[in-house]
Amino acid sequence: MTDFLPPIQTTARDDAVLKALAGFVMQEKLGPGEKLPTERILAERLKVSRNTVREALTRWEGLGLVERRQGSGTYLKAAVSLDMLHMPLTLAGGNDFAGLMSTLEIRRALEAEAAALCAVRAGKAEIAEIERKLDIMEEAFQTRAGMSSDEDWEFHQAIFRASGNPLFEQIIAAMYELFHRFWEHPLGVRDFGHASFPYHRTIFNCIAAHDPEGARAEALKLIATVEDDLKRGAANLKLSDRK
Amino acid sequence: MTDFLPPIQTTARDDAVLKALAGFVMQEKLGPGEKLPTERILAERLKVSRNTVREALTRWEGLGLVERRQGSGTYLKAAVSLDMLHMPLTLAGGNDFAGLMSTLEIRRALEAEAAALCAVRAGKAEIAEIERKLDIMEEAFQTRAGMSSDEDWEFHQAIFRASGNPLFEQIIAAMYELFHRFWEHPLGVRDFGHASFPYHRTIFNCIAAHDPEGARAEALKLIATVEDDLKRGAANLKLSDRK
DNA sequence: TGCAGAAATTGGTTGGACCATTGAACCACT
DNA sequence: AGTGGTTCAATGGTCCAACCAATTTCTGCA
Repeated sequence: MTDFLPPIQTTARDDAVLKALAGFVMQEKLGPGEKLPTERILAERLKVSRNTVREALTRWEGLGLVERRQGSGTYLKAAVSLDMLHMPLTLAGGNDFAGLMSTLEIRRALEAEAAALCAVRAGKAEIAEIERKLDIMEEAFQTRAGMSSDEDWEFHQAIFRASGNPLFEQIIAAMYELFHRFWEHPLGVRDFGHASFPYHRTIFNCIAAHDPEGARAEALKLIATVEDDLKRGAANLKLSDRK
Repeated sequence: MTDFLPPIQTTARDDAVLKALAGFVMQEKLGPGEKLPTERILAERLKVSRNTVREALTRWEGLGLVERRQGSGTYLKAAVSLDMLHMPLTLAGGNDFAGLMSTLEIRRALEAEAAALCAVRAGKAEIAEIERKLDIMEEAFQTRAGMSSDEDWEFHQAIFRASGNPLFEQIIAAMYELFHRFWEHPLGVRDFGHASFPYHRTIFNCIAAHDPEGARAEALKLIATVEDDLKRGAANLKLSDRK
């Protein structure tokens, strides 16, 4: 007895709309930044109500695939294809010390692995790009006395991108906001991140030398210094809370 | 000259609806599985159109926070709070060999770190729970001649849960579907996963002995065997493609 | 009491209308 | 030429009222 009967598909209007739209995007080879048809046109072409089109687009908007600008149109924000897989993560309450430590543990896991992979796989072009970001970051660090979080971030992004695995960049990009909530309010530690500065170049050196285990070790050291800074900040905060 | 003028915030109806709804859920202490008010009631109470309520709920549904059942109602699927952070990941084309290898690299990074953290933090209760899952899995493995993917999964989940960091479980749970697409069609390798079987107990032993580096090493070995199986499968597939 | 059918409830869809924002075209003035 | 203002069409955002489809609840008959 075959007990696997696929669930019957009665009505899944907006899903169908999304599938059709994804097909359209692929066929027209639309990339990020390009404008897709207006809601009214989509509704007419797909023979559904404009409201249904809107619900479908709302889903894509929530997934960050699309951006809607009133009065202007709807624009692609990322590459879409028919066989996309969505993994929406929602994590609650990252506003406290424990929450930030949690994200740092994730970052330690990913950053170490990505640095190692990068050391194995990065080609000449990728290494040059990483070094460029590193130079920019060091320049900013000197000029602005340690405030180089944006440039710092771009350096790490370049490593993730060169790891040859798009998932690293995606996951870490999704957590960017979470990290940066704190970067802005570094728990009272004024020189937050200073200690981690030198490791950026040591990581790069290992990558350029194609030394995966070295890169992994240096990445771990970097995260460890950030953790220390954080703990120090939390201790300060506790003291000042107590007044 | 200050060249940073933040864009002004005019109207954001559906966002406001979600915020209000999140507040309501918190106030009423609604948990997963519980039913929330009708769309019509929400529309009336919030003084917005039912359409707007629907757009807001559609976003939550897309994020997996809520489930809508026609004729029945809308039900919470996860805990929601006001300070949630959403990180929708969408990855394209996970249907090929490269896509699965990508997910395995993520899994290697997270699984190793989680096992190590677990070895440090797991208490008696957590260790007992993990051993229970391990026993179930080994039982299933003996009985069903190697088909124990569900039980296998629960074992790993238990480790993630005992790592003391909820993010591990969330990320890996989000990738569950991706992993299991292949578990079902293991590229023609009939004994897929057999080689990894013994490492489950060695991982557990290290955790129970509070040996983080040992647990990390065993976890890495486990992933390595899965990677080998996968490569073997890909090779087979290539051969059979060629007929 | 048990159960089939009616009725109410609830999410899903439709079509039409109007509002708010945007951007382009046009125009007047300098 | 360029600056600023006006008009106007296009587009997303919101609203309304009705109906459809699935589900749940109620009702009344056997």
